[in-house]
Amino acid sequence: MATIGDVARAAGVSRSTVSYVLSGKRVISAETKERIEAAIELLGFTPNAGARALATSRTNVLGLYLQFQEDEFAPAMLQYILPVSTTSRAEGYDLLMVTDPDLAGAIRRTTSSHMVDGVVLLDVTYHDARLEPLRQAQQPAVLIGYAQDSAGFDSFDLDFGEAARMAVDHLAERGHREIVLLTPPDHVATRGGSYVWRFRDAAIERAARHGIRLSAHPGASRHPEIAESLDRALDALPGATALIVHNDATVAALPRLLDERGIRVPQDLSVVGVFSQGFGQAFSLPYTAVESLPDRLGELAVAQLVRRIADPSSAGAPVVRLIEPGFFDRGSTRAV
Amino acid sequence: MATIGDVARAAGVSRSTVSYVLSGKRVISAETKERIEAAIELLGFTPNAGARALATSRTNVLGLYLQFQEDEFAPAMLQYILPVSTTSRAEGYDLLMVTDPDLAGAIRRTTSSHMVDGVVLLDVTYHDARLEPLRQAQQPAVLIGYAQDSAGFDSFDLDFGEAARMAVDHLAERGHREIVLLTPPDHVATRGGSYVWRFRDAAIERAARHGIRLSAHPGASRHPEIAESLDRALDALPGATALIVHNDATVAALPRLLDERGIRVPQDLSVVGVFSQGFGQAFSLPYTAVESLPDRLGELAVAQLVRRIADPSSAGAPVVRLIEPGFFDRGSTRAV
DNA sequence: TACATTCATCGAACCGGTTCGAGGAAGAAG
DNA sequence: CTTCTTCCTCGAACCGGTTCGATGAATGTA
Repeated sequence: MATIGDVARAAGVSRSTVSYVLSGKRVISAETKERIEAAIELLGFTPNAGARALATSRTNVLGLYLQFQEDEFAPAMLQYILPVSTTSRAEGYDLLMVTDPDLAGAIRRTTSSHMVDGVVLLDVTYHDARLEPLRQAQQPAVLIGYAQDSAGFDSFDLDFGEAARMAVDHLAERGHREIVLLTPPDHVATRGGSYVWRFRDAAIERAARHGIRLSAHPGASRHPEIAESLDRALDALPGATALIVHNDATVAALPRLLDERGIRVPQDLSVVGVFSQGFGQAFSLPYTAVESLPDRLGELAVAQLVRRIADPSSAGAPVVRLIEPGFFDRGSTRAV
Repeated sequence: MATIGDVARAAGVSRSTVSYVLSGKRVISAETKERIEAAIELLGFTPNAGARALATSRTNVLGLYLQFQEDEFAPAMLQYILPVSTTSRAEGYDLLMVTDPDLAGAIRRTTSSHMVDGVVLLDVTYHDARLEPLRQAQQPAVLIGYAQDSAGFDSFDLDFGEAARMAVDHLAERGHREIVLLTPPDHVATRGGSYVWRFRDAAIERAARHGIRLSAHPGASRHPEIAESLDRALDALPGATALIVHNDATVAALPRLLDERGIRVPQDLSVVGVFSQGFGQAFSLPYTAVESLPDRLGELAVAQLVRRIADPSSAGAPVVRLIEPGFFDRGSTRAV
């Protein structure tokens, strides 16, 4: 494999001159530049990433850290991974994907060895044990999710409060007076998935303001518990005319569950989900939904991270940004 | 951030001595070793990955290259990514995940700049345009999938021929004489997804040997085409008593589709799928299935790749390994 | 006591880039 | 014809590790 020294020799110049042609940081005469570029082409030279990282203290690699929880609906995670990967590449970075069960340790290891220029942390919880090691890493980082104390990091998340209000308002406008809400499983909340209560509490409050009866129940993420939790929820409020589902695994299984129970949508029950356009498409979900916009979150997060890397000092105070959900009416709600 | 020089100074030794303590490649006296380890602890020293890569020509990073096709069922891809990530880490490697639309270019870029020690190529097609750049990269590489010419690489894939025979035999034993087979969409075959025809052809041949009538039809990956293709397939062989589904998107939607059509399993129709245990669990699929074992494929592939990296010269000729599918009887087939 | 081994550590070179200060050549100004 | 600039390129130092040969001290042997 050719080195910068080989190129320099072939072109009859010094190594530094080749380097300046590569970086454009100094003016090199047109003829010399041409000779060097020809040599590069001829030898198929590509700069060695390690050497470059050593010299510049930059790797052009971002770290994406995530965990797959046994009890979570894995397919939903992919929606977040892809846009992060795509945006990183578009910004000129490669992506180190880390799924170590000991994420805090992995963060320490990869940042302190200077493997990455910045960190994207996925699925952040309210009290997230990974934030402390991350703070010590002294590296630009961005969180996707919502933590109580995200000091020092930019964070991006969906505005789940607003999402809940949109869902409730939509049903309120159509005259629904009794609504069942299916939330993520309890252990997700226990773990600190703040979107659980942010959505739930906002829904309850908004319903109260409308004078609507709303009954919230934890759903499940596996069969047969999914079906059981749906039954429990629906039984708890027999007069309910609408169902809000804020639970990936449940909403993915919902068409079949409702079919089995002979419940037609929207004649017997209006349904509003919370999921992305891509998720809805992959699972062919026929439900009106508040959109969770994972693509947009990923893009915003990476773009902001790259900005921080380019300009570590200034660029202003850390941002906590809750993005406005979308809304996709698929006609699964009716007026009552 | 502390360097090896800082550690050496703190411990009152030379840099090389610290390095030898780190690598264990030479004997260092117990007391010196202790002093050095204390200094490392004290300073929180971690070796710089770039410097190490430069000195050793090893990065301890593997590259995972994959593409997300618009027309594919994305959730299925995750099953392959995870075990690769997990196994890599277990073997001491981090994972660079590359999803660049121009994968061949990305392979060239990342390998020629020595960012990775080895390459895992996912979802390999029969005539795969990424193999040529990969060959030129002169790097240890492993393919997951099946290519016509995989010379120079180890490849691992499910034995889809055997999978088909297992499915057909299972139904034959139960007396089925007319079977419908739903395959992946045509464009997957066109792209070179050899598993399409390897499964289909083996199924047809095996059915013929049993004197069974088997009618194969391409399925789809999106609604409403999924439903239409199912209808077409079932209509084509009205006397069919069994259905083999070799199509992720279709099998994920199948419970609902069959419900809608009032088809009970297994009373009205026996069903055999082709999917992994994890996939079945995520989507709560109640079907007996030939198991596609993505975990095992990922593990085997990475383990073999790591072996090649450790011992690039010998270790024998490239392997093409088709692994034996599993079988999981969920009781969705009955005797006729 | 002299000499050969073994043990533990050191110093220097090297990996392949980047960057800074210096300096020669050519052209402009006096 | 000097002297001062400007333009372009070079050489050396540096980034932070690894590795090899050398060396001095301690131990064993004659």
